[in-house]
Amino acid sequence: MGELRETLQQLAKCGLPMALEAMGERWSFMILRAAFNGVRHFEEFLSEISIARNILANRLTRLTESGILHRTPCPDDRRKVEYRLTEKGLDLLPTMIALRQWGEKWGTGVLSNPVLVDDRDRQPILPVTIRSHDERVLGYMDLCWMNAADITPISADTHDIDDRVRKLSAI
Amino acid sequence: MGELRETLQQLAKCGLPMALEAMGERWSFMILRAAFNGVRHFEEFLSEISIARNILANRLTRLTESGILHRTPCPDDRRKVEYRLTEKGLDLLPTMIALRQWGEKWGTGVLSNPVLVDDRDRQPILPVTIRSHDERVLGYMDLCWMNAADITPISADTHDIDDRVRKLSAI
DNA sequence: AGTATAAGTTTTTATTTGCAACTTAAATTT
DNA sequence: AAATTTAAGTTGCAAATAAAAACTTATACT
Repeated sequence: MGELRETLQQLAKCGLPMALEAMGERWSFMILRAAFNGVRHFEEFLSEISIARNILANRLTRLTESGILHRTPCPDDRRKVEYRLTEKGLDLLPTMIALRQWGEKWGTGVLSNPVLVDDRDRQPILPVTIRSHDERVLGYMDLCWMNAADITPISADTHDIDDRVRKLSAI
Repeated sequence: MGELRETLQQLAKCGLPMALEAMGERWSFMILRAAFNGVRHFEEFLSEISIARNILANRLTRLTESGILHRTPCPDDRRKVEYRLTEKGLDLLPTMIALRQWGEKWGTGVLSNPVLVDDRDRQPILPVTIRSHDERVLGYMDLCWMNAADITPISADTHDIDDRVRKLSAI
């Protein structure tokens, strides 16, 4: 049986508070979703999301400051400004999809249409899950905490890890 | 090249707003994290998180109302109340880990220690990713939207999908 | 030159947050 | 049995944040 409990001090130094500082404000995820859907300009965000002008301006500034969006004045039309997702911002996609899938699964009468599919074979993506180094799906009970120093480096059987995983950054 | 853009109406009926209604308030994710770490009682949440009493009371009520936590008066000590994650609440783990990993990856000087490992082989878990039906890791560009009705049901080569995936609910 | 558009800012009002003190009921100590 | 402590809240008030609407500035279009 897994034991997921951290000590009090351990709880303090976790990536979550930091993530919430950047993304925890109201509207941040809605703005992110719009950005993932190709929305790039102020007025476009405004019509896509039911948000007040001043709040949108404030959030775009904060998201830009925290490196999630990049703000560029448009060269062709100098009234316009382009907000684009940075690498850091794009890296929030798994989080966003996971949250969205949860909302679809547990929400009342969300029809889940259209469906997010793999462009290659047009099949729906899997639910976002937690996986072991050898890609087994893990549940809450399968997890525990360990001191990084005490971890035995992964043995020679690295061959069973697919190379599309290897290129991803470690946790 | 992937096209992730949804139409305006499609944007409206997505699981994200629903998810944010339940989890989008300040402190909700911190409370969830504490709950995942075994915190169960009011005063325990209070000492674990730097949150005001009234706000905590309010959030615990809201999380209970939205079915993420279950509130039970303790039979042994009738002053106490137990807050426990429901199945719906436990199902937020991938979202929370994804957000946390993002925070660890992009935060300044977050040491990532202790590390979340698979209880079975004590190896760190993989970064949470989006995957195709056949478990390939997908990026932003590999995704697109499709009408649920237009999806060709998955063919006979279901054998390559591991059974630990099959038991999971569809998106 | 006049009008429209884009991206904000400002002002005012409503809502939410945070702090500190208070309450109620049950358990524990003296 | 009375006094104290603990647990889980509630209440009242000040400060911060959000929302709505009007205003601003710079550019582009006609």
